[in-house]
Amino acid sequence: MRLSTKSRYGLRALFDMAYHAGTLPAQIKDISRRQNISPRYLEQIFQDLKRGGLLKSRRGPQGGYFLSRKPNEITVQQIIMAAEGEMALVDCVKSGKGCKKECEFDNQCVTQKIWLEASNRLNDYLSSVTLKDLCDDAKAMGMEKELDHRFMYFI
Amino acid sequence: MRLSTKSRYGLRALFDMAYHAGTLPAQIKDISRRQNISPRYLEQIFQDLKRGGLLKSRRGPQGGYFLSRKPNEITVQQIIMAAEGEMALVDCVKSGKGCKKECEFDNQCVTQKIWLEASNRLNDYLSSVTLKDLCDDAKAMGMEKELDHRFMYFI
DNA sequence: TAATTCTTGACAAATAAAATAGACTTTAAT
DNA sequence: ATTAAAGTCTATTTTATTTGTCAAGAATTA
Repeated sequence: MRLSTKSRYGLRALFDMAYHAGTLPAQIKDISRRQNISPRYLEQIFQDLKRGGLLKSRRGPQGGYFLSRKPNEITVQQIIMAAEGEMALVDCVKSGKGCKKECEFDNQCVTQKIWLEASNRLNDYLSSVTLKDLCDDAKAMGMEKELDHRFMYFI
Repeated sequence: MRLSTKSRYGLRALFDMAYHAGTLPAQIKDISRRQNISPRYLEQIFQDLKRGGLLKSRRGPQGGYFLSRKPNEITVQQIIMAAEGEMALVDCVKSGKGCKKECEFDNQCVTQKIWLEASNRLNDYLSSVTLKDLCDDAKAMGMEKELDHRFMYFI
């Protein structure tokens, strides 16, 4: 039972954006450098997060990505959902019941109830944590903020 | 974030054993037939569960497997632990910190705390459910018990 | 128009999950 | 003792998923 790197990288990247947010959109190359994630791969993840409504983007010079809501309105659960596709411990408790691999014991299975309850509890917790919480934590533990290099020249 | 089939099959199989328990050891072929799991694959899973201390076995004719503790003393968490090897949402919160893929941000990472707390909550719940609870559920929903075919001839 | 940045879809390598197979050992019953 | 019915051990194979790379394209700003 492991979370894929898409979720882990996705959360790290969005936290990074929230923590280092400036007036200009954040660029892949900066985020990937700070978080040590392959820029090409991060692009892909950001497309998923865009489709999930968490990110918006602007092309062209000085373009980049920005959060589509305030950090305290973006939960970890939403990020995982967008990155992972769906968040279920086992297939048989997926919400969109159009899942192909339906188990032949569906709905008359005592183990299904366990997986469902476990998934719910997990989701409850992950829904209770927002990007703002992470930023507060980071600040509390004294994590440095990097200045936007695009401003460096004017100092 | 999915649980592997080893855990799902493992739980189903152990529940099956607890629910249909008789005086003789339960045999792979019966469990696999009732639960529709490949017998050869179930053998493998049972080896893991044996190593995890949940099962014991007797060889030879009329041999088979039996639970090494009472159903109310076997938790779902223990089963997953034995089947899955280790139960962690992400590598960086594994207990046996000898994990190779240590993240370079270890211990100074705000996302790590989230994964750790989520793993803990999940484990807390799964540790609170035992095989006996599953049997009670099954009984309550009227699931049929199969008679042991090895007794059939004497009826 | 030129440079920069995101967009899209295809592709490939690596890893892990799932299942199958065969030779072997132990045990109970006869 | 012999035999047949179990479990045991270790490979191997197959399949699916994850992870990551690449290249051509489209939008935007300066």
